[in-house]
Formats: sequence, C-alpha cells, structure tokens
Amino acid sequence: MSSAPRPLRSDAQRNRDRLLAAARELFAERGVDVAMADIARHAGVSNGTLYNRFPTREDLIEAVFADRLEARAALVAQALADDDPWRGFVGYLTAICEFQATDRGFNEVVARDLPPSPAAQRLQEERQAAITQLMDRARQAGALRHDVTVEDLAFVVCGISRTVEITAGLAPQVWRRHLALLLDGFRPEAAHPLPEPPLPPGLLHAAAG
Amino acid sequence: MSSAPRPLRSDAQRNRDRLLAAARELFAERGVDVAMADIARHAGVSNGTLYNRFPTREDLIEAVFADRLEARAALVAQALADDDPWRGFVGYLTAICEFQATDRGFNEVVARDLPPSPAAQRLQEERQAAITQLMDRARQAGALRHDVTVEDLAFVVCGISRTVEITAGLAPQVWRRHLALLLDGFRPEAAHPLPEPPLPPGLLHAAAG
DNA sequence: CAGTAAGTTGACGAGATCGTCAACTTAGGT
DNA sequence: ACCTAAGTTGACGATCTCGTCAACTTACTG
Repeated sequence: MSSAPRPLRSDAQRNRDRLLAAARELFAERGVDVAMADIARHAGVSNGTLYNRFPTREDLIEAVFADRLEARAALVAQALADDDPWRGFVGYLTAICEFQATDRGFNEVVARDLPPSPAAQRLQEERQAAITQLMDRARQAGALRHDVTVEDLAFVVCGISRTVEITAGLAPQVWRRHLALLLDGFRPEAAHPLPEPPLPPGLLHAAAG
Repeated sequence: MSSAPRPLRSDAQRNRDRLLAAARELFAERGVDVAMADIARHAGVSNGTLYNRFPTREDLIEAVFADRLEARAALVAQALADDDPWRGFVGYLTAICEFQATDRGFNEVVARDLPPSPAAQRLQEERQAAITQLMDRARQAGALRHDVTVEDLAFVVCGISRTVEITAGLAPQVWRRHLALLLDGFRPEAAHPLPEPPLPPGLLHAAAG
C-alpha cells in the first residue's frame, strides 16, 4: 500500500539539505516570495536541481515549515504544564507570536492560511483540542472570559501578523504591546457582549491558534 | 509661487474621470496591484493615456484614495459630536474598519503605511489632534484606560486589516468580533500593565488611526 | 474655418520570473 | 573496472507587466 520511498543518493540528499537550509534562511529574511533562482544560487545548486527536488514552491514551503508547525504542538504541552492557567495561556500565545516576529516567511505562511496538507491536518486537530483544554482551564480559573472560543485565537495571530509586518524594521518589539492589549480584551473583567458569533470551526486553518 | 494648473481639455478630463472610476472599482475589488493595462481597458482608454495622466501607479493610488482619506477627517468630527464619549470612540473606529472591510484597495493602502504626500501630511496631523481629543474625553469619562495613546490605534487598524483580508470571502462580518475583543482591551476594567512603550509618534503614517 | 498644441493610440523593448529539457556527470552496485 | 540509473546542469521558451514613443487625431482659439 505505502509507496516505497527509496533513500536518496548521498549527493542528492546533501543538495536537498542545502536547499532546505537556503530556503529557510531566505524565507525568514525576505519572505516566501523570493525568486526560486535565488534559493538555488544561495544553496550552491543549479536551478534544475531545485525543481527536481521541489517541483513547486509550495512543496518547498511545506518542507521548510513542517518542523515549525510541529513545534507549535510542543508549545501547547508546555503551556499546559504551567501551574497558572492564565500565565500558560498567555505564554503560549506569546511564543507563537515570537515565531511570527522572528521569521518573516512563517508569518506570511500563517497569514495566508492555506488549507493544510493531509499530514498536518491531524496534527492541527490534536493541537486544537489541546488548546481548547488550555482555554477551558483558564476559564474555570476565572481568568478567561466565557464567550471566547479557540477560533477567536485566529484574531491574535492575524492581528499580530500585520503589526509585525509593518513594525518589524522600526520597533521590533511593539507587537508585544499589541498582544497585551488584545489579551486584556480576553479577560472576564472587560467582557462586554460580542457583536458576531465566532468563526465556524475549520474555516481557518493555520491561523486558528 | 503656485504653479498655474491650466484646466484639462474636455476629452482629457473625461478620460481622467473614467480612469479614476475604473481604478476605484478595480482597486476595491482586486487590490491596488491590478495590472495597469486592466485599468486602462476597463476605462475604455489606451495604455498610453493612462500613463499620460498618471505617470506612476502611486499617482493613481493617491488620486483614487484622496477623498477616502479626507472622509476619515469627517468621521472624527462626527465621533466628537456624540454625547457618549465611549460610543463616539467606538463608532469612529468601527467606521474606519468598515472602510477597510468594504474596499480591498483601501485596506491595502492603510496597511502598507507609505509616507503620506505633503498634502495629506497636514490633514493627518489635524486628524491626530482631533483623535487625541476624542480619546481624552473618553478617558475622563472613565471609559478608556489611561495608558493607551493615539499610536495604539494603529493596532486596531493593523489587526483588522489582516483579519478582513483573510475572512472577507468566508465571513465578511467577523472582523466586528475581532474589533470588539480589541476594544474590550481598551477599557479601564481590564487594564494590566503594558509590556512595551507605545510607538513613537510619527513612525507610522496612514495606519495611525 | 484653419492652425496648433494637447491628447490619444497601440505596438514595442526591457526586465523579471517561472518551469522545462536534452545533454552531461557521477554515485554505487556487480 | 564498468555499467546504469539517478542526479545535475544551465540555457531556453513562455508568460507577464511595465513604461515609452512616434505617428495619428481632435478640441479649442483666433
């Protein structure tokens, strides 16, 4: 049933690694729209080899950010390990935003919110479940307002995304202020009725927490 | 001192109007990166005429959105006319966000935050002064937390900008929920110390409220 | 009604980026 | 040692968009 993924020849593997490293670097620095030729050149490899390993730009993007997306799962676990529910919640969101703030490509990827690969799909759902748990815990501790859902975390990701984009070169840390303001809006003391229902589950993908 | 702006020939004026109308429409629909040729075609005019009237894309963008930017000034006045300071404040921000939500091009323009034209510069400063007044009033009424500044409104514009961008096709009204959450963070009941100083004045242009 | 400056046209060249391909090279097994 | 399939190369054609220009047309003035 499963395809037999015969291992790459040693030089091919080396080139693949170089391409990934080059892409990671250029994506982080200049965003995911850099010219493919630049990536190949930066990897010390020809144009054709790049297309040979990664037929489309999306293949390359997916390969580059796979580990980053996995890392997010680890972050939730770490947040759940925190004694203080609110601190855990805030810590998780801060960590995610730090990813966005330090990697332009990653910021663009979560902002674009493309449908996830079937592989990432499951990981995604697991993470969402864990986040729900994280939020429930904070809610029960009286630290989180009752009318927000996991889907509302997309607003955090979206909002910080743009702020980082604009202020990255001028005031690289102000996004923390934006985040703090937004988080104060998640507290029960501030809760006023919300005008719209939350986003239906599954409408957003990468951006959803 | 002032250059003598001799009036355009009648047909030239007509073509100019058509170009502006076409650009307004296509910008709103597809964003400010539409092909110049598309705009010309949509206006029923040749490529050369377009470049004749508007040598650069920026010239065209500026001409198209000049009135929109003026309209924002009117909005502040309207907000100040409201008896309830908080309602006025919220109404103003909501109105601005509605601009962004209904016009993709406008949303992109405020998000790009290019340095304003010298003409818009003064208008900008006047508006900022009026907004400061609007915020002071709300603060004195005990409706707005004390540690936020005009510059913090950029977070509203930025945040909603991205949310609108992503959700426009799926849930065109959810940005109101995002805005409501963010605004609850502006209330004094929720106020917790902010981690970063506000943006220095003048760093951001269009996005700053 | 005619002359002229203002305006319009659409084809064109420059420049960028993409993805492909036929020829060439090399790793790794026998 | 040698053969073959896997891998690499870099030039190339296709596509797209921009901004220009020389030739043509037209509105307005006297």
